[in-house]
Amino acid sequence: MDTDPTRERILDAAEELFYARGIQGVGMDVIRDASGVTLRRLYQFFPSKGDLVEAYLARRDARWLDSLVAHVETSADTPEERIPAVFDWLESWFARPDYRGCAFVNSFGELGGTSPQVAAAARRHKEAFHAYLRGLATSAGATEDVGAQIALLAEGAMTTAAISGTPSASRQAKQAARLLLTLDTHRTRTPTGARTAG
Amino acid sequence: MDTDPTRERILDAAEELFYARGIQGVGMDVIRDASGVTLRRLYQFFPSKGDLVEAYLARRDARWLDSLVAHVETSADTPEERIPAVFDWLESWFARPDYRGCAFVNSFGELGGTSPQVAAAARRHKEAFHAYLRGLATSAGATEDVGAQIALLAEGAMTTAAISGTPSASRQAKQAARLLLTLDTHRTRTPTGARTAG
DNA sequence: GTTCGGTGAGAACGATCGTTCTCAGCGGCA
DNA sequence: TGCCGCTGAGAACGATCGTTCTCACCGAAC
Repeated sequence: MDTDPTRERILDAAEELFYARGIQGVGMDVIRDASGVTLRRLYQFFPSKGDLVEAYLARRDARWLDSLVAHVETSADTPEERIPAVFDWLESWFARPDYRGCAFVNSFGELGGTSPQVAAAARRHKEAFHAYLRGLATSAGATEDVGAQIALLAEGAMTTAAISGTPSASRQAKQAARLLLTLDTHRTRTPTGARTAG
Repeated sequence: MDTDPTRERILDAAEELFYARGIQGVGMDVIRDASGVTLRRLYQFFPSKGDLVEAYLARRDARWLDSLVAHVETSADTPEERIPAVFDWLESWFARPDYRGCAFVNSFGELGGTSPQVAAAARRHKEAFHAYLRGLATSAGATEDVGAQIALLAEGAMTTAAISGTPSASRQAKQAARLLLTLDTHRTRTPTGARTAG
């Protein structure tokens, strides 16, 4: 089985602490205290802190994307509503009191320069997220480029909401995304000349 | 005088190292070796590592914004050209081999959860950058909201370029920004109904 | 010439942290 | 009963790191 309960308890504690205080700001003894798992068993599941960090990022990657996709699929009935639904999901995330930005951006900023594993995990996560948005864009009738632009809006909203401490960036990003999407979706019907490439 | 040469040498070494490896990934002895300044004199200028970090962020904030403004003012002749010029400047930054994202986003991700000083420095820097973009937008005839949306594109481009390792995000962001800007600038002349609020 | 404040070089100190070891206890099993 | 493997609790080890101290040295002031 893939989900040993003690392993999950360790990862639960590690995720909360790493996300809140940064990876280097959390010692293994703190994870021991928070999880209630003894240091010996902790090292049985994760032979080094680096392994625990990789598992933390892997699980968060899967859960984060799954949660986003689940929200989009249950709350949006038409392809045109899916991208706005992404920003609604982001907004509810930003409003959480413990929100502190994207865990992968934070990990990359902290360790991406020295740990190829962390840098690769961030790259994979972002590539999956952006590919999902590009797919939503094309399924709504827009180009992949518009999907990439909407991904930039989502990324910017995540960091801006984190640093500013307010969730308002999601509304601005949602408005801009909707505009880019509808303009591109209708580009064959209403050629205004506004979408010339730079 | 504000620019003691040894102080600058210390900050030069600290900036390069902190940016490349993260703040906690660089010990004071490494900064001593890189700057050629002895540990004793280092602590005379900066009584603690926290003070050095604050000075690093303060100087980078000022220089970064000054460099951006200088590029925009010298390369753009009309208000409409200023926001595209911002993304040209970003692109040349992204193309540098040592590019590793925004130093303030990285510092916030690493220490924002435990250091109020670092969190406040990141907030001030981002607020100044976004206010500058909002000013560019309004001086080009658009609304402040469009300026805020363009700021999100710029933020997203910074992190995407860093994590993906390619500078292509700046082109996508520039295209989207130009579109948002021209649409909003011409909104009184060409009312298409596309800019209804979400 | 002597004193004195400041210097460079580096050792040293104290705390933290990742990791491993010790040791007593306990359940399973012949 | 006696052995064995695993456990929890925590001490211990070794490395790193921020910070301070030692000590010999030098230039300037009297």
